[in-house]
This record gives sequence, structure tokens and C-alpha cells, in this order.
Amino acid sequence: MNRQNYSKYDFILKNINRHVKLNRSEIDFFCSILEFKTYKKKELILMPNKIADYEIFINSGCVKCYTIDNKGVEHISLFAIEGWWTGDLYSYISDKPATFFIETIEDSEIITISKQQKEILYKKVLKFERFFRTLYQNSLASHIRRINQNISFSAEEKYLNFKKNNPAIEKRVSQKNLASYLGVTPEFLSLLKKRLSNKS
Amino acid sequence: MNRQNYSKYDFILKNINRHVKLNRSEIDFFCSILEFKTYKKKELILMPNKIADYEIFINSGCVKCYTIDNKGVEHISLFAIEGWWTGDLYSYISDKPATFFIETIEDSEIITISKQQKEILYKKVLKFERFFRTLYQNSLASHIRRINQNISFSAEEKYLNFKKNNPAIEKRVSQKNLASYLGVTPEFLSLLKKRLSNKS
DNA sequence: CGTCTATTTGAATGTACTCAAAAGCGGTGG
DNA sequence: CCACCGCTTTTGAGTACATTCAAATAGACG
Repeated sequence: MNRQNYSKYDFILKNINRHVKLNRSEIDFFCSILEFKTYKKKELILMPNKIADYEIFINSGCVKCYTIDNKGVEHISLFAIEGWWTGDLYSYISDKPATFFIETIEDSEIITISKQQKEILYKKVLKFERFFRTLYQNSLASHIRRINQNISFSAEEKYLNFKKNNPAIEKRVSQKNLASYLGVTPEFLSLLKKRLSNKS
Repeated sequence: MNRQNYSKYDFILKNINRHVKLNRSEIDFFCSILEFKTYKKKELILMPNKIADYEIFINSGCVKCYTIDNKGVEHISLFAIEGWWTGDLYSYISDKPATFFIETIEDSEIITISKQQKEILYKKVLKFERFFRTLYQNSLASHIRRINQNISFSAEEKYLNFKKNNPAIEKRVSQKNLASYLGVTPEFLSLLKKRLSNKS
């Protein structure tokens, strides 16, 4: 491969490079196991009952991960934009059917790594154990914080906090989706925003 | 060290052994960086403003990790019993002051690994990257599920679900602590239990 | 046995939801 | 380019879930 051919890998390699430094042959092998896929807005990447035996890197665009409860209500557990990793980790680990839907919110390009290839990658390039260890560690820290906020914050506090910490995402998702992420109804989030704008 | 001297390390070594196999010299080094501490019930292991530059393995007993909000209310984000790992991961990663209290619920023995020693361990015994990668990965999967349940379940569903999946812990913590973990008031949890017992 | 904390009970209140309808907005086809 | 359709957002009334506050009861521990 000449340098030119790496351009489509630039973004993900930059992501890896945050935590581990790869040499040329390691880069080559890593790139060789990646699969690119493009989706239009509102397409499903994953749905329950499929096995999610891969992890997903968002190269561009925006997706939501959600479940649908027995009343047909959607509950979004995560938004992921370009540069974020996602998937259905429980399905990935257990080889059981997924419990989450993953759906694009914008036209998106994703990169997937299959579990099988990733295990080979771990063996061949040990540094990736460190990379994913760091990735999961950081992700875990932010999920712990989110749980703490879920049990201690009011809906208004959760909304203000999300807005403050994720201004980029707040602009890109609908209010309905944001309500679902915060765990409130769209009607109530609308009321909250009105109250807040009246205050100021 | 003769075999006898390893006995106090048995439980944590068994824990490590779930994911990686160590040889004798790796075991020796690992054990050499561990620190044992014992606490009586209701003692604080960690409090906000201290730097949590270590991770904690619960060798015996039970602890709770919680924050206290500006109204003085306690919010428990995790219970950990023997065989579980805990800490204040955000403080650990960022080297900033902890945001969590960690307090024993029973007389407990804990093992700590300092961040500094752990980094040396990663370099010396690469397998530990794999061990902690797996540990964080599994922990992340369960935290994602918990977030999903927090935003989609009613208090009653959260309670029944906790009881079903953590019968061992439910018996060991007070109802007040469980209420705090579920994100409801102790009074309301008491009411819920009464309603449920009337149903059956 | 007495003290301290946890749990239960009940009444009043507040937060967030449900249902319904209107208004706004974006995409699509004529 | 405009008109229409479907979906999102807003608004409001009525309701349900969960909290607050207060007081009584039960349990744990020295």
C-alpha cells in the first residue's frame, strides 16, 4: 500500500494512536481486518436477535443504541458520533442475541471489527489489549458517572448536565431522542425547556 | 515463598485465573505489589478530595460506593462483595480528587493495587493488560445494561430485577441502602415491598 | 436496658406521565 | 417551487408515581 491508500484509515488510526503507537506492519494488519459500511439516515445497523459478534467504530455520522420495551416505547442508552466506539457488548461477550437496536440518525460510515478477527489481532499485536483496556476503562468511568447522575439528578438537572457536557450531540439529535436518552417523555422535556427559557 | 504462604493470595489469584494463566514468577511479582487492609463495618475506605490512585479488590466483606448530593442525600452507585473489584475509576484515570465515598457495610478485608505499581505490572506481565481489558469489558457491559434499566424500568421493576439478579447482595444490605442504590426513597421502597407482598 | 438507627405508616405535595389536540417543520412529489 | 404528508414539538387537562414530612414501631448494639 502506498501512503495515499491509507487515507480512509486516517481517522481510526488517529483514534488508536491516542493510546498506543503502531509500526507499519501493525498498521497494515490492523487495516486488513477492518470492514467499511455506509448507511443512510434512519437505517438499522443492528437489531435484537442478531448476534453482534463485532464492534463498531463511527467513522462519520451519528447513531443511537436503544431497546424497545413491551409497551413499544424506545429507550436510548447511547448516542455515538464520529470517533466513538459502540456495539452490543453483552451480545459480543456472550455470543447471545443482541438486546439493542443500533440505528443511524444521520448518513453514516461505520467500520466494524469482527470478534474473530479481533481475537487474532490481540494475539498478533499485543498492544491492542492495551488499547481496548484503556478504551473500556475510560468508557466504564463515564458510564459509572452516568449511573450516579441517573439516580441522583432530577430530569432538569440531567438535561442541563447533558447539554453542558455534550453540546455537539445535543444539536444533532431530535428532542424526542434526547428525551428518550434522559429517561423522560418528549412532552415533559418540552415543558422543561419552556420553563428554563422563561427563567432567563 | 513456600506454598503455604500463598494462602492469603488464593482468592485474588483465583480471580485472575478466570481470564489469564500465570506462571510462578508472574504470580510472585503480582503478589509482591498487593497491599492488604482490614476495616470494621461502617469505616470509610475512600472519601472525596483524596486521590484514588489505586484499585480495590474485595477479599471479604461488602462495601458501598456512593456520593452525597448538596442536600446531604446519599446515592449508592455500586455494592461490591468478595471477589469484586472497585475504586473511583474517574479519579484513578485523571489523577483528580475522588468524587465517591467507599465505605464498608460489613467487616472487610480489601486488597489494593496502586496505579504506579499497576503500570509496572502491565509492562512486566503483559497478560494483565488482557486481564483488566476483560474485567473492564465485562463491567462495562453490565453497567450499560444497568443504565438501560434505569431509564426504562419503574421503581418496582428495578427492585424486582435487582432482587432476581443479586439475591446474595439483597440479603446483605439494608433496605435504606438498597433504596439509595435503586434511586428511590426508603419510605417508597418500604411501600413497594408491602404492595408486592399483598399481591401474592 | 436504653439509645440509636432502620423500617413502617399515613397525609399532603410535587414531579413526571398519559392522552388528546394543535402548531410547526422537513422532506417529497407533482 | 409550492402543497401536502408525516413526524416532531408544543400546549393543556387530568392522573399516577414517587417524595416529603412527621410520627409510631421495630430492631440492632453496646
